[in-house]
Amino acid sequence: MQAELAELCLPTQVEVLQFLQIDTASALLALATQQNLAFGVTGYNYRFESPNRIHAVTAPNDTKTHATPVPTANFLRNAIERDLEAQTYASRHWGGGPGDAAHHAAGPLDVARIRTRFPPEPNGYLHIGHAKSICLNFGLARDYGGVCHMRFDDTNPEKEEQEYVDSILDSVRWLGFDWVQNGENHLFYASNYFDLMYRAAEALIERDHAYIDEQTAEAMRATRGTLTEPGTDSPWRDRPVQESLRLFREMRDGNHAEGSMILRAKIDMASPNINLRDPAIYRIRFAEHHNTGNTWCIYPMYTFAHPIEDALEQITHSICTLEFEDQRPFYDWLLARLAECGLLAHPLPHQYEFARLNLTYIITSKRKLKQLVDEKHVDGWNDPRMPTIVGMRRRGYTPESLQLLAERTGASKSNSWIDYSVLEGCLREDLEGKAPRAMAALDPLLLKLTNWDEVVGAGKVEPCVAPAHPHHPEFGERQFNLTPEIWIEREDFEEVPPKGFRRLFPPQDGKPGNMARLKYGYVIECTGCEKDSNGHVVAVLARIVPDTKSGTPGADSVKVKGVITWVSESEGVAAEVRLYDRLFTEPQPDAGGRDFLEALNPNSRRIITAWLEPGLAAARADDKFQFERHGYFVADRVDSQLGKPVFNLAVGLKDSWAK
RNA sequence: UGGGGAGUCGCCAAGUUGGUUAAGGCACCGGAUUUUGAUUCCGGCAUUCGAGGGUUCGAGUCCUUCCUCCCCAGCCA
Repeated sequence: MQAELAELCLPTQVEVLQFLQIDTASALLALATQQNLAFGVTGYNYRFESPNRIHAVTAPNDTKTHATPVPTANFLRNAIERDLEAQTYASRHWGGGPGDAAHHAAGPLDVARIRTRFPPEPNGYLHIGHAKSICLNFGLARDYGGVCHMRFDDTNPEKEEQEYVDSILDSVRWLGFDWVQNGENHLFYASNYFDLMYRAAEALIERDHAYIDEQTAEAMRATRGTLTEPGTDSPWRDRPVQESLRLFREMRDGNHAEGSMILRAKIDMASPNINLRDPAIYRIRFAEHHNTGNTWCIYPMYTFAHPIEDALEQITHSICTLEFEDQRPFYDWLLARLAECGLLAHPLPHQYEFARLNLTYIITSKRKLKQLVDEKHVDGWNDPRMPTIVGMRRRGYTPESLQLLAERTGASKSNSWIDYSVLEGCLREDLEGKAPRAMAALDPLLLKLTNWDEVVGAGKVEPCVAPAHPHHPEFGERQFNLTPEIWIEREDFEEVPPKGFRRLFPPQDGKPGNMARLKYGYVIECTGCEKDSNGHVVAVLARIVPDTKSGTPGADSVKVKGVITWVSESEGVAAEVRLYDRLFTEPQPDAGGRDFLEALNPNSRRIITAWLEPGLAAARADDKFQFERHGYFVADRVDSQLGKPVFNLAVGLKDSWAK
């Protein structure tokens, strides 16, 4: 097989990574025809990455056949590929679930080539930044034959709630990822490791790597030193091991008050890395935990807990954001020591840090997002203007569009700002090929066809058919009637047309009025307009050009540049449409000490009543359409009802006319 | 002024151990097609890699000096 591939792919030799049950014939065919693109084979998708690299890219039950671009290399992929080649993690065993060294040693070799994890703290709703992390972690596991764990980092009982757990799980699933892999459920909670973490803490104390400090928080801060000055040792630093052990157990047993003492790692108070100046690792908190209830009154700190969580779960590549870079030395210090004790198995996980996603015109600070909700600047966490996953979902964003954004923005270590328009472009790209089309008049202006009786016949209507999608005949057709009075877009008529205007305008300077096509209907010629007493245009007048009906022979005999969309006045559906714009007027709403509320866009939502093509009355919640010449709209998942639709603008179409 | 990171086209981002023409995407600009000024399709788009020195036959890749930006002093994560 390898040889066959090599022959067909001419350039150089071929190496098949992830050698799954490939359908040889199909694979060869695809390889020959779709170089540099992914190709689908029944049951599997494979990606032809370069002349010498093939990757499986989807799970076995995805039978779709479609081309997807190859993701570019990045430092994470490089690290994984290096590790795979060096077989760094090939000897790992998997005990069927998280556990210590002995637990895993008793299990078989791990079938997962790598293990990654998405570890949110359940203290709020997920936002677009989390989406990128989810795509990265689950995506890498998928691409390299690994498994990604869904793990709640719930080590601080005071901030965490079940409501958030549920919402997070829902969002990850919606994004298209599954933590059930290889027939195992990889949904984990850090709080389920409290026993193991406690054991690890005692082991550290026994080896004199940790001690109980009775200084106050203020005193600890004062003795930590500064960025340029070393800290000073705590007076409790050299207390006997047995005494620390006794006090730690008393802490666990609830014999000491919150804040009265704390467990600290014993490293180096003079370290230039402040994170190594005897970091606090276990604190007293008499708080009820959403998962463990009142079982514990001491809780591990992130610094201490996270490396252990990774190790217990046999994570190979622990991916986090840049601000944790300084923690990595402690991560490695802790794991090395715990492995020495025999608690953790080699090889140990390794932490990698990437730059978080920064998008202009949005904020992701949990505190500020909450403020927007609490002060009712938005309607809630799922307001379509919110950058939360629930909000974007309601806005009309698709999982694929968010995945596309993650791919497009890549993964690197340099801080960057991605313009909001890139996000919008991703949605457009996804919806373009899959949203059925429909016509709508958002800012309706009446148009009267003055020669209707002569051309069509008095009292008659003109049936029209249109494809649901111009490039996908298989989407079917839609039908509606053209009637003597219709709604057109107000901006499609100009009494005095700007240069290059292709739509409707009345006779000018002795020249006849302009002609344009009513999409799927007739070509019409503008003859004038009607005005009210204030001089406002209340109706446009036009005559039908006979024998130009779309779909009839000779319909194109009259050439026109403009095509306008319309809705029948008598048969259209009036519906609430919410036109959303970015929530802020500044690219970086909270930059430079500005109060971000001052940058709120007062026009971030405009609610209008629009006229829609009759068929849209049948829209179901979450259905997405392209309103031709306007943009992509979604039936609101909360307020839209069958027969009484409510639409949200997800994103407008690109407009190179740009008025 | 300690430590840790980062600086390659307007925005992202590839660039193995230095090797000759600096990937790709988005955006943008042309042109073609189009009953969406959309889509699609073709073509264009870095003599230059934060700046200056140096090593070398050859440097984005090595050495050196400098500049700019980000992160760290929670009993948060």
